[in-house]
Amino acid sequence: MDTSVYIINELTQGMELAMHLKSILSSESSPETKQILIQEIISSYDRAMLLINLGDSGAQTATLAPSMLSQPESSVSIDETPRSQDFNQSFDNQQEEKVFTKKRKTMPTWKDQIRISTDNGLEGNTDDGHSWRKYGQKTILGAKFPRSYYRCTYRHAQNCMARKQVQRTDEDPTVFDITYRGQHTCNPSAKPSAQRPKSPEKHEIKQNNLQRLIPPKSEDMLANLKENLRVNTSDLDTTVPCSFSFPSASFATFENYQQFNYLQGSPSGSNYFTEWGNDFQYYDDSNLSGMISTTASATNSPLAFSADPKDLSPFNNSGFLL
DNA sequence: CCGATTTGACCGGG
DNA sequence: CCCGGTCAAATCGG
Repeated sequence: MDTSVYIINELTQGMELAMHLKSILSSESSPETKQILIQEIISSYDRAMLLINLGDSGAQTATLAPSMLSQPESSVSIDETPRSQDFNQSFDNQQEEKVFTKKRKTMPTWKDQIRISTDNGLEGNTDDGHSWRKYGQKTILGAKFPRSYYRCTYRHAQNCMARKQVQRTDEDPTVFDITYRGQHTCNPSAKPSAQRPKSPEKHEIKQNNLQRLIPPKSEDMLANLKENLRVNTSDLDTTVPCSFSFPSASFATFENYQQFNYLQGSPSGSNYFTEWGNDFQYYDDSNLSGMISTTASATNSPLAFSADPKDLSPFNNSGFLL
């Protein structure tokens, strides 16, 4: 069987994801959203590379449902062609940064909302790699389920003001709406596994008062994102309503794949999951400052959803199941 | 014992 | 005053 189709598929998807990323890079979309996109891109290319490596020796590839690799086009349904305006205006990243950093008001007003569904209704899947500490819970007007409030664990230690709130959806109790607010400024100081030590990395960033606390640094959340999640995100606001899917299946399917993935990840020095150090500033373009929201649906066990009826949730825009 | 969660109080905006 | 968000004391639990 020719894996080339899949490879092309993956590469194409990677391209489209990259385009989307580019289009929102300068927006006030949350770092989480961007991270997810990046992770998605990486995953696509990882899969493509894996496929190439496997070559056509792939008696092995036969074992996995082909559909798991190829996301039915829907996955990257950037239906409405990426509005060129967005793209054009976003190039030349260096420059535009000034524009944004110019004025900084208070806290960034943006909110990024993602929607996550878990196959088992557990909340564990909603972990995004940051450590959160719950500080409140409230019942909301018309909602069946209460809303929980979390803040970054290192709020005091590192003055990280990131928060998030999680709320179970009325319709489908396995689906959570997660809204992120604020920016992670915390530094993953303790990084156990390998990870280039980096020489003079200051954990304490006091002097930054002048500028602002910017140095967000690499998130290790990606490690967690590795969980087999299928995520459909769509930007509602001004940005392109693009939906894409998460790697899901392929991970769980090959063990080798994981190895492949991890090997690439840490030791080789190839900064796979490191760095993309755009420091996201506090953009505050009051005009644009509307809320960008992202809707994502994730399923943990790729194998499960074939049998799972609730796949019909509204935003399961695609019959992405097999 | 210490850090995380729970849960009602508190507070500010509409 | 209502509602949503946050604080903080009590409680949990490893």
